[in-house]
Amino acid sequence: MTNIRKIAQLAGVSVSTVSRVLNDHPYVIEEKRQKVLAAVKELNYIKNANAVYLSKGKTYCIGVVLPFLNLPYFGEILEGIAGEALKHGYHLKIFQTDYEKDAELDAFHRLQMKEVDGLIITSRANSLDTLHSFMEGLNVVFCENLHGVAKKVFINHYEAVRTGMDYLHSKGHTDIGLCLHRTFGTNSEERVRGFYDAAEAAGNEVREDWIFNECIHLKDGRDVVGQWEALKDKPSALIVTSDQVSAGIVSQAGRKGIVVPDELAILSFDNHPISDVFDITSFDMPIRQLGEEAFRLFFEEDHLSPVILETSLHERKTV
Amino acid sequence: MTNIRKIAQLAGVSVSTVSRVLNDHPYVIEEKRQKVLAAVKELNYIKNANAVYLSKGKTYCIGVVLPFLNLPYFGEILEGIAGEALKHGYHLKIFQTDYEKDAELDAFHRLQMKEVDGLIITSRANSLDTLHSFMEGLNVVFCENLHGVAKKVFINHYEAVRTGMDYLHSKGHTDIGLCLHRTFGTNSEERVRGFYDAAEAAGNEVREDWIFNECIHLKDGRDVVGQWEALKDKPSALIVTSDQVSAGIVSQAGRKGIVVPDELAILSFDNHPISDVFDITSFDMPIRQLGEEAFRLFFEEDHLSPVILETSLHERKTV
DNA sequence: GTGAAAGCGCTAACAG
DNA sequence: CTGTTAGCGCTTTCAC
Repeated sequence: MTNIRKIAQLAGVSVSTVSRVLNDHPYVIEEKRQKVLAAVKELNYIKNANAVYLSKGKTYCIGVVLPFLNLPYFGEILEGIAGEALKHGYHLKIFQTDYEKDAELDAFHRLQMKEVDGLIITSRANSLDTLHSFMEGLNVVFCENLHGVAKKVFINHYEAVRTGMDYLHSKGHTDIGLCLHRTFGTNSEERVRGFYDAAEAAGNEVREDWIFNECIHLKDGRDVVGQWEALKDKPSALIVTSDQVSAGIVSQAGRKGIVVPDELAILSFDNHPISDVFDITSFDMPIRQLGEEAFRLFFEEDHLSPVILETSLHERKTV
Repeated sequence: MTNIRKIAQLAGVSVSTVSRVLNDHPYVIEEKRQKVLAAVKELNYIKNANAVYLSKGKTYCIGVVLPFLNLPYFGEILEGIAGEALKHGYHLKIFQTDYEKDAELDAFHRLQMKEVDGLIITSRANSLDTLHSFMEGLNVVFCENLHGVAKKVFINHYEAVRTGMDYLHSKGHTDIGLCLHRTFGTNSEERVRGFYDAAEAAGNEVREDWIFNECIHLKDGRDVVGQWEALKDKPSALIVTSDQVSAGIVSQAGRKGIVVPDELAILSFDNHPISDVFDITSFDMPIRQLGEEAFRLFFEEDHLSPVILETSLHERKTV
């Protein structure tokens, strides 16, 4: 392995001068600089990143914690983070958790070990209590409105659902159901809260069996239609927190001869391209921006005010 | 910063004993082991990953080069790689390229700097000639059938397209078009070759203006329909190399009143859940497996025989 | 402007 | 079983 010392030797200078040249520091006379450069070329020298990181105590790498990699939502967040990271010379390390608590804790451990300079938690499996002891003094950004956390960016899900409910009310719906990714996590809780608050404000009943959980993939939408059909009392509208699931619902409804929106209205979230294809009325979620802001929160060390992102409704044909 | 030396001091042993305990090496008397563990606990010691990596000359991290993060294809590959990597204690570093040559070269440079132990190239922007000089003696896996490359895993696109063409021929189609992601890259070239070979074998004409390029996203399918309509002589069937694009085509055809498959048949690739939703006849592509095999090629140092993955046709209703 | 030298924190060969 | 010691390769302070 050819190292900085060999370069110094061949160039007839000290290692510190080599280091200076390599890092574009000033105060190196042109003649020596050229000698160093020549030696680098001759010995085919390439600097060792780990040595740099150890010495600097920094890795210019940020860890991203996410449950799945094959979901558009997380793909889009990643794009946002990666784009912003690139601008600042940072790379991304992926910690896929499948919502396994241990896998998530591993990511925090890696942060403690200085394997990454920070962590962006896009979605979480452990309780905040558990995580707190792992993140003292460390740079961790959460993508949810978590109390007692300094760095956070989130979409205003509460407001979105309330707005959505009002929109459905205005269309004459009183019996409204909800399809959720999951119930754990602030984002989901906020949606549920908005759902209940809006129903109460409008004086409408909320039924537990109108809340569908674990709706994640396209095929889950299909299953929802089955469950909806089996209901004795059916909601006339569904708020669905993912366009993938909505697309599954709409397509399955089509097969079953269920008329959307007359028999079942769908109000969706994401405004992913697929909602356009299926003409699904959907809230635009600035997911990419969520990723970008998350990186900024990490990067600007003293950026401690939460970032709140708003949604906007795209009316199409399912309500 | 509390380091291994401090632990040794507090525990009254040498650093090597501490190291042994920390790495579960045998030959440490239980009493000392306990003392070390106690000291670790007391000082809240956490080992520094970069120091380990520098010392070992290994990072247990593999780099994945990909153009986009928000495409199902790459999400699925990532899942495959990540799943397999996890089993062997490896992490993933992402190098998103947007097909920018320099961004791709940066990944190779990081490999040279020992920032990652290897690289999986899921899709490539630079010529192999360019890359060759960056990968001597390094562990690089390609996801395409590249000549002069040892480690490679790929789907048999040539065979898939030929099979698909024969299938379309058997359904009476002679005028067949092709929708590609892009023309650069072995995978695309193989598909084009299969396309031409099959047409020639069947004695059918191939027209340049029946080949649509840059078809990547859902919306691109929509545009293809527009271009198809504008054609004086229209193909009666299209082979489309992405379910996303096919979904766009099918949905847009529906809006325009173009009857699928009677007026336009669609034979797609991926067998992604979306093809099920749209009843699209599609070749199942073992993409996740592609990722898994890619990691294995990396991991098994002397695993030098190429891995070829086959596709299988899922008949639905668009042909 | 430049170099010596002291880290950064851990691993592992070697001697005992 | 255990300790000494020499790295791994780079950065950075400090003195000249």
